[in-house]
Amino acid sequence: MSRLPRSFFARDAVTVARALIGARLFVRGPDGHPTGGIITECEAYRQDDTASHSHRGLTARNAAMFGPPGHAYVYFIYGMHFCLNVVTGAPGVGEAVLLRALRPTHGLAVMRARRGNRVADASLCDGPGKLCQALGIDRALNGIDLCARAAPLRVHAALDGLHHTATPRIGISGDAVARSALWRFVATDPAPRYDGAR
DNA sequence: ATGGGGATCGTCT
DNA sequence: GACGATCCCCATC
Repeated sequence: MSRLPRSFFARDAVTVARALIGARLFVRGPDGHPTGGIITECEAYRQDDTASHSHRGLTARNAAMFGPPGHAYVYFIYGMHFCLNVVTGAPGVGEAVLLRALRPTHGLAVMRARRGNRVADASLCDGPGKLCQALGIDRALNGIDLCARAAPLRVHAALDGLHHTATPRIGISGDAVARSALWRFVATDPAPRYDGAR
């Protein structure tokens, strides 16, 4: 039940991303329905990282990335999807961790209803856009403080013993350093289906 | 199992 | 005016 403190997020994005594997994300949706799951895949985006939205400096869209750690950065992409990040590091730096996949544990029926009843349970949250759709996350949550008392978004401490691997990040553009950096973290235990390509 | 294309629009050049 | 930290469907192998 231990909510992660702001100090957890006030470290570099790679360290936070690695530590978030196995952590539990809980969301109270706009309709009031609670959902949640175990974080099984995430990616770090850093200062001076040509793949990061923060790379070209502060804009209206990425402002939350330059705010205090422990806040959400939610952005709209491809005209139809949302992606959820947690801001890390220090205010003004511009680092975040993109949450890419969960193993659903709470509110499965609500997730199915939001995602379409055809989708398999294993596919409810196995992608950054799917995760937001299943959890009811949209731009209304951009900038909110995950450490605030009554936050609709909360992250709790990681379960022990969940192993992970590091790989290059998915779908990015940027220089050779950005493309080769092993800043995507994927849980490998005990669910092999989450460890591979998609 | 793998690959290509369409949907759809906010953001930045 | 181009393109994106994506997803889904359909075609083909």
